[in-house]
Amino acid sequence: MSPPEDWIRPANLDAARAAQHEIAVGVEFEDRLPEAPALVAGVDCAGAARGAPDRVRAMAVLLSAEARSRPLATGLAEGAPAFPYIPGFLGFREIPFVLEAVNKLPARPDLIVVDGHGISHPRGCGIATHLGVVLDLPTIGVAKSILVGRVEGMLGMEAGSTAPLVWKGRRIATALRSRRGVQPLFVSTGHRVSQETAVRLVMEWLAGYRLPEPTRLADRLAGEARKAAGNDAPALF
DNA sequence: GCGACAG
DNA sequence: ATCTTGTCGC
Repeated sequence: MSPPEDWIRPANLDAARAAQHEIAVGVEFEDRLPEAPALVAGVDCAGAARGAPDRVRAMAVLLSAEARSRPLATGLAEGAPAFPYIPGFLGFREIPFVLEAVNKLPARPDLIVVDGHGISHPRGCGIATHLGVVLDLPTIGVAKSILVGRVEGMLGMEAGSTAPLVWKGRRIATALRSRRGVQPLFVSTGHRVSQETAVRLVMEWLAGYRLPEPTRLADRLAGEARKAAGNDAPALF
């Protein structure tokens, strides 16, 4: 069953806001995925270089638990976004392309790690949650900065340190110091993955870098694809 | 009204 | 997100 058109391409901001409220109702906060996901995908988007027309390039990478750093496959999708970037509405800008990229993968992953927030969002519908509900697949949100809320308590400097991200008295994500000294990651439930499991899986898929492999590779490959497509800053003439 | 504000 | 060389620290 395909989701409502407004969940993907709403005509305006009001319709988009209404869609987020609807999507948030369908979120599953409990685990409904393999304890040890064998196929994990990572998705991220890159924009066009400054000066170039507004474009979005989505990259989806498929990894296996055994060969975590060697993508089994990748899926690429690109185009002109129908939505501008508005904090709180990122999904409507990137998801059309992310869906296309994920559909190009040869298999349905057991889990998708998304660059951005899950439920740690004003309406509980960040891009990771949005994507998870639309695809009905387990997703985890891994953001590099906060959208809403504040870290409660002290976050240790050591790798593995965590502290809750709280908003309106609710714990919405976990600040995670993935490497000692680096800025923390904000890990949240996307869909069908509990907060605790989300943090556990992100840590398990870390490979010495700040970002977990699925997202790190998607980010890197999206950037390389941009260059390869000559979508960089135009020559001086 | 003012400030904050994923990518 | 993107613009960008060198530089500081483990």
